Amino acid sequence: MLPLTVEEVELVSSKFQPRLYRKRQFILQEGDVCNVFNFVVIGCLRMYKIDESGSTHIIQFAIENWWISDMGSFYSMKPSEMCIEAVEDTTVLQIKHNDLLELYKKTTKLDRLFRILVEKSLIGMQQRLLQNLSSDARVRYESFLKQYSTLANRIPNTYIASYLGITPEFLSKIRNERVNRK
Amino acid sequence: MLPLTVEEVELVSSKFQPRLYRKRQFILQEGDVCNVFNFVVIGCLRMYKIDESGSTHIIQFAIENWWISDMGSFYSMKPSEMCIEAVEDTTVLQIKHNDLLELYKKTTKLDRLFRILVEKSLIGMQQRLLQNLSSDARVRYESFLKQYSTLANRIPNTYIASYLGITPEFLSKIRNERVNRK
DNA sequence: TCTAGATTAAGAGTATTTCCTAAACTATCT
DNA sequence: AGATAGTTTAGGAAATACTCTTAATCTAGA
Repeated sequence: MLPLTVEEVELVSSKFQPRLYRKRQFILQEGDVCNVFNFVVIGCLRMYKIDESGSTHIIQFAIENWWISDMGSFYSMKPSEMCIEAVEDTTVLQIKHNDLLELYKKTTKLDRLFRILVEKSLIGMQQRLLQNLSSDARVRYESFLKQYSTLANRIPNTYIASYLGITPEFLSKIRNERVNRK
Repeated sequence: MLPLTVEEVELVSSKFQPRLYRKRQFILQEGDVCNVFNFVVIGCLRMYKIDESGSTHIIQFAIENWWISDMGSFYSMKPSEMCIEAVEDTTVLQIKHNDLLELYKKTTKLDRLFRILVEKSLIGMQQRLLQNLSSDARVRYESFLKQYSTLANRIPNTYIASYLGITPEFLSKIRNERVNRK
């Protein structure tokens, strides 16, 4: 969630391991500990949870220059309830939990970098929560289009529906209404 | 959101200004810039937004040892869309935006402290979002009771309803059902 | 003690959303 | 190139979760 400057990308690149995930490969599976922090170089990931009734809920997409990990699992080292999956072929830079703790000890910059990064994530998450509390699916879809304008045409609508918390059929209705309105 | 150790509380106390807010006083009003970061020593605050249709949505309560501020406004120095208000007489420790930036320059500890603090906030916020995406009001109320067990009897039900995103009348129905079920 | 706000109650109503079925389209795999 | 599986659109019926309204009771603050 933090667009890095060129210098920062270089610092990060030197410490982090690059890795390619093919479409539909898992970066994290439910039940595993999330022991890496991921920075998306190119591509797109989605983080989601499958609830008791079997429906999936996408918490977050991560596209170019965004960070993603299940922070709950990453810091507690407990098994995650989430999955992180490649929506497209995706190149990430990864750092292992222990290595990150090492870096924290060595360089102030990283502590600061990650503080700012997490702050921005939190701000975004708060906005999203507010949206969900106060708006119906139509309004939420409009905001999604604004926030993820580049993404809307790259991913299946089923994912967007799952992000918005509605069925794909209902999203289709909303889209239809939108077109007719204009 | 970060329970501090005794030493950390002392460090923080020496740098932060204490301030008492009486019940219903505002720490932050809509339209003002959120230029302090607040740590609740005793009492309870609520942060909320009033939407276009006039209903209020409580994003977060902050009780003893929790942190609260509108981070979006705090870091951008732009006017906030939120209010932060004392639910009870509340003592907070406050640090001004500039002073915090100063501290960040001087002590690594604070950078780290706030990184961890914000991480925990983010984890909590994510859980809440997940709740809202996947559960109806009944389930959300049960989780509220678990997470804020000490709070449930301290604050009016209207606030709880506003936190859950439902009308007070409907919360009353849920409560009634609960009692009859047992 | 008075008043305003909070809570409970109960019934009718609504709207958002799901569910189901089905057809058309798209992408992927062999 | 053809088969297969997944995606999107469509439409109508149905459910459910929740609101709105009214009203009576209770509670806390001035």
